[in-house]
Amino acid sequence: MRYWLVKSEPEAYSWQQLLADGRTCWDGVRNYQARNHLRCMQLRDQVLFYHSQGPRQVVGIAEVVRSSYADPSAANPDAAAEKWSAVDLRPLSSLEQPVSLALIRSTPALREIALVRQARLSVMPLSSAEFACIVALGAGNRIRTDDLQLGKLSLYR
DNA sequence: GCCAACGTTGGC
DNA sequence: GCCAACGTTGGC
Repeated sequence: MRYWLVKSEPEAYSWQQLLADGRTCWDGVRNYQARNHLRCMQLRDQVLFYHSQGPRQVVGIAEVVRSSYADPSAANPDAAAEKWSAVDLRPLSSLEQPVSLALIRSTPALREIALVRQARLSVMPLSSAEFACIVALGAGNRIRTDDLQLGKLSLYR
């Protein structure tokens, strides 16, 4: 099981829209590094959903329900078939408390997170500890760094 | 809305 | 293959 984070501008596609749709094709990624991450996604991998406009925050947890395939939004499907990829996602749950970028930045356990280190990447891998940390923060838990280091954080499984 | 960071393109 | 120019993204 791997963990990921995807960004979306709510105006383009919001978490609320994903909840309403029940499932969506995550297409339109036009960055090679992000695409490569999409291609590594496996069925049932867990995906944090981040809003990159308005309040910048992680708002929900989604799940991969179809692993990567040729991006149907690519202009020329024949030529683009090998070039760009998409996956399907479905929402699992909303975070009780969205986890803001500011909180992520100020949480020592999340210092190495790609969201902070590589701001422009729109699809990125998370370690299981990073994922668990954000999910715990989103449930309103206060995170103790030593809990993470000792691997005690099993609030999310 | 501005600006810095970064990815891509194209000329050589 | 390098690098400058340019476009885009994202944080504030």
